[in-house]
Amino acid sequence: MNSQFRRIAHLDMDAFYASVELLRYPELRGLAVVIGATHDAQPVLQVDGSRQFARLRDYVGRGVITTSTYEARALGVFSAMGMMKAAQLAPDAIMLPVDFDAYRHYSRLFKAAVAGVAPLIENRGIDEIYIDLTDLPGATLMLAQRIKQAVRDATGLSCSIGVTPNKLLSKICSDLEKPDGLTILDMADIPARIWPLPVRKINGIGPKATAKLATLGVTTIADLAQTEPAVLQSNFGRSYAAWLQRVAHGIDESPVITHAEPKSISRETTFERDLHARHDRTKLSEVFTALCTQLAEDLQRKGYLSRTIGLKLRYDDFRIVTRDLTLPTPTADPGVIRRAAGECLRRVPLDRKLRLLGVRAGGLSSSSAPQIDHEPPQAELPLTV
DNA sequence: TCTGGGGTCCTAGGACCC
DNA sequence: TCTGGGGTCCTAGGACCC
Repeated sequence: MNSQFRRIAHLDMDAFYASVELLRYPELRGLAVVIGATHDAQPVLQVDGSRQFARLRDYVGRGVITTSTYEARALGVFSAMGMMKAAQLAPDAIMLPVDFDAYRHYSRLFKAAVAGVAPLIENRGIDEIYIDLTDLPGATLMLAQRIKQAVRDATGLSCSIGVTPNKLLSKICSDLEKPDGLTILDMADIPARIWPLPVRKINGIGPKATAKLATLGVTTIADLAQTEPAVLQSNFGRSYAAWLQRVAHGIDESPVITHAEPKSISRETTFERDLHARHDRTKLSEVFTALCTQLAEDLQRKGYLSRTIGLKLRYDDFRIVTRDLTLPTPTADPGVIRRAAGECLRRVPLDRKLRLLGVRAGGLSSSSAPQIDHEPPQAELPLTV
C-alpha cells in the first residue's frame, strides 16, 4: 500500500453528549452546560411549562465532567474534571445527567449517515470514526463536505473532519478547526501545519510521555522530529522510541479496521464513600455480587463466554491493584463469575479502605460457537527433544 | 474541595513444554 | 556440574484513549 495515495478521514462529533442534550433542550443553546454522572440533576418541569435545571454549584459527590459545551470550556471546564472542582470555576453552569441511550441512538444515526456516503468505517468509540476514502470517486473536499452534510441532515449535529494520507495525521487535523471544522492536508504540509503543534496532540503520547519529553527539552512535534534516535531510545525503549520517530515525521501505515471483536467486558463502580473491607462487609458484598450479575448479563446479552475473570480495586489513596483467574471452562454464569472474582479478592491486601470495585471478563469466546474441546487423549509420542 | 466508567495495547517475569 | 533456546500461557501493572 502506498501511503501517499491513501485518503483517510477522521470524523469527530463536536461536543457530542452536550450537543445531543441541546437538541432536547434548545433553550440551553449559548449557555455553559456540563454533562456528568449525576443521578439527581434531572430537569424539573415547572407548572408554566418551562424547565428548571440543576446548577453545578448545587453538586455534591465524586462525579466528573463527561462533556461540556464550548461556552463552559471557555470558563475552564473540561472533560474528566471533577464536578466539585468545576463548580468552583463555573458555579452557574447548567448540569445535566448522562443519557447513554440517547447518545448511542445518535451515534448509530451519524454512523449510518456516513456509511451511506463512505462505507469503510472504523469505530473509535461513540463519537468518532475513521473513514477510508481512498477508493471512492470524487475530490476529497467534496467527499468530506458530503459526509458533513449527511451527518447534519441525519442528526442536526455538527462534526469536524480531517483528511490526510493516514489515521495519525487525520486525527490531529480533525481537531485543528473545531467545531464544524474541515482540514485536508498531505505529507508536504507536515512542516508548516504539524511540526509547530505540541507533542501531546499525537494520539498515543499521553501525560507521562509528554512530561518525560519535556525534561529532554522536547515540547513540539518539530522538536521530536529533530531529536537524536539514540536519545529517544535511551529514554523510552526501542519500540516506543522507534514509534515516536515515525509519528514525528507523520508516518503511519495502520489500516482502517472495519470490524473488531471485543477483547474484554467489564463493570466497575466508585462508592459514594470509601468502604472498609470488614466494617462495610455487607455493603461491599452486595455491590460485588451486583457487579458480577451485571457482567454476566452483559456477556449473555452480547453472546460471549469468558475464560478469565478479573478483579480490580482502587484504594482510598488511588492505588489500583488487579488480580485475575483463568477458569478451566468459559462461563457467563453469575455464580461462577462471583466465585472466581471472590478467589481474586482473597489474593489482595485489604488493609486500606476501598474507593472502587470492578469485575472484568477477558478471554472471550462466542457463546454460539461450539466450545473447543480439549484434544482427545492420544497415544504417547516419542519425545522429539 | 481532588480525580467516572469502559476499553485497548504493551511489558515483563515465571511456569511449562518440547 | 555452569545452567540452550524457543514458544505459549498466565498474571500484574501501567500508559493511553474516548
